[in-house]
Amino acid sequence: MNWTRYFIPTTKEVPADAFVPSHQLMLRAGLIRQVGSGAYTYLPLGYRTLRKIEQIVRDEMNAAGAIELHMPAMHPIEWWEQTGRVAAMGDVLLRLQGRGEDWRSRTVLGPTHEEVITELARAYLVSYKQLPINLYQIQTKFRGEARPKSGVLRTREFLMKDAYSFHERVEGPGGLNETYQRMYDAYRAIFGRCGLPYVPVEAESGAIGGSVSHEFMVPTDAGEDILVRAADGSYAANLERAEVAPLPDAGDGRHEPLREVHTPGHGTIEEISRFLGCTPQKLIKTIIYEANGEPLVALVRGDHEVNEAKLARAAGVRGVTQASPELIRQVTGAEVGFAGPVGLQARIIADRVVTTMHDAVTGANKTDYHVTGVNPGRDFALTEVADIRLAMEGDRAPNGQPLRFEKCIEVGHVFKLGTKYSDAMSATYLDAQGQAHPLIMGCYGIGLNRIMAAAIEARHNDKGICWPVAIAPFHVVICALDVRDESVLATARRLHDELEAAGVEVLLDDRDARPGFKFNDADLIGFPLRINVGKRSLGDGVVELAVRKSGEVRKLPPAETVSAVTGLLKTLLEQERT
RNA sequence: CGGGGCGUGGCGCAGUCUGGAAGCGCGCCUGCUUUGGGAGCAGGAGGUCGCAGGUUCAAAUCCUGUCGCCCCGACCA
Repeated sequence: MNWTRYFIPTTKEVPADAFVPSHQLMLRAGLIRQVGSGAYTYLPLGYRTLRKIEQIVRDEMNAAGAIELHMPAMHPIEWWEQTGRVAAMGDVLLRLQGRGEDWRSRTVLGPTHEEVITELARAYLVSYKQLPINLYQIQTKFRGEARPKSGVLRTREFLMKDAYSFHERVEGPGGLNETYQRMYDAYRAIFGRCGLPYVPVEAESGAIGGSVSHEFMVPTDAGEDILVRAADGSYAANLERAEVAPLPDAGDGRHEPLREVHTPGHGTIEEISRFLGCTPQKLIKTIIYEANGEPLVALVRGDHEVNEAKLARAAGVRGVTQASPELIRQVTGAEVGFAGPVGLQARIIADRVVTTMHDAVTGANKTDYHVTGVNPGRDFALTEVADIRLAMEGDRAPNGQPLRFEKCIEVGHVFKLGTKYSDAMSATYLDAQGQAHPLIMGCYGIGLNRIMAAAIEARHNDKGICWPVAIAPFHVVICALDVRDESVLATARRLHDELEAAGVEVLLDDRDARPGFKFNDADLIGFPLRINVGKRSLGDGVVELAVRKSGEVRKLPPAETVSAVTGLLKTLLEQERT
């Protein structure tokens, strides 16, 4: 391919709207162009990379025994009503607008495909003899994201590989656990081939439902999630999920009597600790939530934060929301800021750390008053105790290893769904005894656009992108340094043709431009290898072969170039696998 | 949805406060020179200043409304 016949709109200047490196570089390198908020055109170079990622995903899914199909983006809303997700997804679920009961009004754009695949299963997966089976697609998803951001990292339209498996059982041969593990391993292979420094972590399953899930994270500052992992790699989890080792008993109490103190207008942890001259660690933070229409009170140490996902799990509810000021006043009989567990008539779940506190300070359930000398167990019952707080700097993993915190991008997620969707949509199969049972399901997603952005985030420098060979738009760029010089152009063209014949993806930069200009574009786009053909080196009978990632440059005769390139590409491909 | 910022040639920006001929840089086109890390000179094309009302002799600039985009937060299968 000749550069002048291709379509590569690179720019020197950094677009003002782009902040994260992958977004800036994708725009500058001419990989994407924004169409609207959260919607991007993939330009030819960017689309080549996206297709390569797609092919890697497809290869590994097929190798893992999954079967490809293709579902539509338009779904009948009835199916979403059956699973209750019209309400659960809210504005994220995009709907077509029509007049009255026009078909458009009954159509949604799929943000994911559990409903469509479950309906398919209900229709066709009727016998245990057909199980297990794992079906997948690579397809465009639509989501009404409130705030798309960071280039292609969070968009309203994106390419996803979603797979759904169906089983008779969880354990044993053909069970959900077996396929889940196969998908987990396939994901390792996929992200490995893409050269991503990925970390599999325990995750919350969120509104998709199900019990167990793992996410595949790529650490980078551009990410929105927090990865919590042990220094030695023995533990890794999403912050939403991360468990912490219990803290030792502070042992600093003398079991003072309860005393009510006047704390006018001091309702926050910071104000109270300053007013009373104590550390936030001496306070018991009392937060009122609402779950299933009932108040739910969470207690954590003053310097800790409630992890709402953990709280919901400990409470055995689907989710919790912070209580309204009215509800707080109703439960505590006081203004917001003066809640405490002593004498409180509500369901209370205490964080484990609370059981180690002595002579603590809490709200008095009376406006402008707190109580000191609070001793859990003595002054209020510890009926429910659980790990309900967010992990924080200084915490240790359950196995005792110190924890580190990093921002990261989620590139894949695997779930054990169980029978959530098959129950809701009555998708059953008949066992050998002719008994009907709901299908047991798993689902497995990968964000292809995110792989592309994450790869750039993880592999770039001040000059531009450093593509891994496996997903580079072209393997090699040949820079003809003076296209008006006949021997230069002839040599460059010959090398181009020979490389192409050898199966190498090669782009010939045949623009009539100065060398520095071409080098900068080549570095910006990040071709793994660059061949320089110029008068100067050609005079010595050689061309130069430069490696983008290392900056290493070899001089070699044109006749040896093809074998050097194919050898180098093979080596890089192996080295870059993570 | 709350807070903040921004809409001016393809891209990056100035001009808006204080109304009075739409500018600069990059890129693009033509010609000549130049060719190993974003070349030089000369000439040239390209913008109803997001949109709609209003005020005014006169609006990119002031007022009202509206749409869009970005950032922070909330939310996030």
